[in-house]
Amino acid sequence: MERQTRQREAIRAAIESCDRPLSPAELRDAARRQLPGLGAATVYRAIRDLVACGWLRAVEIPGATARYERAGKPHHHHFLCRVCNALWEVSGCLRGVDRLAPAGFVTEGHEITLYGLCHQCRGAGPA
Amino acid sequence: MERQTRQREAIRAAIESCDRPLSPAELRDAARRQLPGLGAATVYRAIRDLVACGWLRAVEIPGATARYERAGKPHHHHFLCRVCNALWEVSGCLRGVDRLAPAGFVTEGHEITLYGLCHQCRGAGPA
DNA sequence: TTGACTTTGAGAAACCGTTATCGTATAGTC
DNA sequence: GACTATACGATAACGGTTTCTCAAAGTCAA
Repeated sequence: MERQTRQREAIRAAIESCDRPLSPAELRDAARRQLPGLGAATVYRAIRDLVACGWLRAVEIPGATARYERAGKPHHHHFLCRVCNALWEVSGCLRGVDRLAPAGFVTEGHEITLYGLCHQCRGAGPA
Repeated sequence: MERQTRQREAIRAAIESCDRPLSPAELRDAARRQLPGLGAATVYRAIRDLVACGWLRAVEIPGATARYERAGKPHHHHFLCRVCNALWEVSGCLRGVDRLAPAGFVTEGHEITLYGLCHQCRGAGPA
């Protein structure tokens, strides 16, 4: 991650202009709108480097490949739409989450993922 | 899932005798203690059929392959140990989880996954 | 017990997201 | 503008999980 290239600019721009975490494929598609020939390997290399330098953060979700969002946001969680598979940001958390763990366990973190229909798929989505 | 076989009995017994959700590999190893020659394909076939008939439930967790547990348990969540990778059951939930969703979203369910050290790895685990 | 049909086990193959390879293009420096 | 190291794109390879294939074994009703 040393040189400025059109590819990396397009990738960073795609992340910054999107309000939700993107999968590698979504990120590639988004960046391609600005730079059509963008290769998949380039996206993965950029993700690796941007995560390594602390600019990007991986969001792991159940049963799906990781999404990526800007690092440094305040603590929050996510909503996965079962129709369009987009992951949305959910602000806030709940008190006492870490205290659910059984006695004797050491909790170091937690993830809360909500499932359902996003605002876009709510009307159109099948049952 | 029509015939009774030693293989399927061993698989069901392994699930019932274990107090936490098992991955396909864990399930195969557990069932092999009762039936050493058990094949991997047989385990996957049994999982597929047991899920289809409602006896077994898939537990999806972030960044790892699914685990399986008996269906029909009361609502609960899970704790993933970062050392031994075992998934443990966490009883209870928190009020208001589903209300975290943004306005306009339809929440159909949620997952809460805690991370850290299980009671077994707490003492021995590295930092 | 027989015989039709199902299930098994072993290995091959598919799958899918990700990473490595390698020749070409390009950014940054002089 | 020329040079050199870095980054790119296309494609092959990877790794782990899951599914398929098929001959052999097993189940169960008659």
